[in-house]
Amino acid sequence: MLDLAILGLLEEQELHGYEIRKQLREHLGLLANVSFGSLYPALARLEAAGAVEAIEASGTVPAKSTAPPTGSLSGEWAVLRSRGHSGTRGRRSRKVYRITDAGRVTFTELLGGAGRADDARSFGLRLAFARHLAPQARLGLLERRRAQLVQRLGEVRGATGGSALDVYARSVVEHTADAVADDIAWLDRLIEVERSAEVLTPGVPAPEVLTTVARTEPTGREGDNQ
Amino acid sequence: MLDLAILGLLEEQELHGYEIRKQLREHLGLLANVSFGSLYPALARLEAAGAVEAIEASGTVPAKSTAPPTGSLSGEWAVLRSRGHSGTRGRRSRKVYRITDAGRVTFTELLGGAGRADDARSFGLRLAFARHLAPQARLGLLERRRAQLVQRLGEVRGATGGSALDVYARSVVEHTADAVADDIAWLDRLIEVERSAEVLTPGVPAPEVLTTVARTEPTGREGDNQ
DNA sequence: TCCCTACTATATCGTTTCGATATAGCGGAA
DNA sequence: TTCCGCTATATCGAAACGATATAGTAGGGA
Repeated sequence: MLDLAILGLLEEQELHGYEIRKQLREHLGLLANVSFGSLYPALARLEAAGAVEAIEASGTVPAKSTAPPTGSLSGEWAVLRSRGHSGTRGRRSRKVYRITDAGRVTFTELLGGAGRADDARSFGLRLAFARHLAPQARLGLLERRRAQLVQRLGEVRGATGGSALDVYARSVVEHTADAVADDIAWLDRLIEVERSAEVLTPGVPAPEVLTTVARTEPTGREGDNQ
Repeated sequence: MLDLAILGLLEEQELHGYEIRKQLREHLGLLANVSFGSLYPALARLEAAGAVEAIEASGTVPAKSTAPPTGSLSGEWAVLRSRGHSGTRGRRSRKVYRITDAGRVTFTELLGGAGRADDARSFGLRLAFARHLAPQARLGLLERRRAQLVQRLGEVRGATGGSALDVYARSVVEHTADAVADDIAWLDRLIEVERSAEVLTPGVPAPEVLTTVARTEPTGREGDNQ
């Protein structure tokens, strides 16, 4: 989930952890407010998996070979400090990450349903990076999400109908249901736009892009755990 | 978070794990779709903390003293099976939980802001159980949530304004922002209702209910991690 | 009769995420 | 000159998730 977000950002530019978090807050603000307690472990995980690689400072620094991890780091820091860097001054040693070819493969897999979890965050993230998907995969993503929301809305509206909830609980349920209905209407608009676009440019698959999407396999019977 | 949901349900009736999950799915459906992987550990945690206690079967069964945990359980099961139980037949051994006095205290604390986390789920849960709060505490809950959403909306709308997002990312951000705006409007309606009710019955604190709410203490500067 | 599926029910495992906290450098204000 | 606020990374324990195992009962069909 976080992996997708990180790889998606690194696909466009090299970034360090702090900056990744800032961009996520700005771009996807309310959707993904990631904490450092998830971010740094995620970066370490991706680096260990070979999906990203760390480069010393911003820009292309000679890499200093493999510097001793402990000991006097002040030497390296001095180098970083002395170097003229773009934008604001006064920062601390940072690790800038770059996506690898393997990372791009992983990103594509995650975008196309490989990574489990179909909550709102996950979908929002996938849609935010939907430009990397082929038109048909994009459409599939939207339609699967729509079907899912319709089903869940039906369950809730059905189950809640007769029960005796007090004002507050009822208000929460109804407002949540309304919000889901709004989501569906939004998806409908997006789907329509996608279909129009598809009619205009039929059978022209974009290069370097996912053409198929992993279907939600029928085992497990919907959102049920276990 | 889950603790609050569990205690809130047990406040009304004795339940076993499976049933708790069903009720959460039905009542707060889209809000809290809890998995067993969180539920059972949470129940165990609450039991260890003395907030809930397990009673053998549904109704009040003699408890069989402390039966040997391993070995032939078929004896106990036979007892359970032979017993006429309300509703559907054909179930398996179950652990029915009851809230304790300590649990009620914990519940009240959690309702009144003690448990951190002010995400949508947490707030929705608190509001769903808001009948257990005193009018002024309820109003405080709504107003704090409102202030929070207004601030976050401002941040996102501000930051996103100039940046160059593609259609998809932009759509996600805008739709999310709209949803938050809807939330705020909803809160406004609720707040108005609360205020009207308060005018009608001024200075009449409900008994057995929270009269104050723990304020979000000023350390930590809003949603920021670390 | 027997098997197979579906449902009720609890438990555990590994992974991810979260929130809190520690550490550290730097610039500017008091 | 000291303190505050910002940038920046890291780690820890707790909580939640998704998957999976286990176990019993009921009902349907071959």
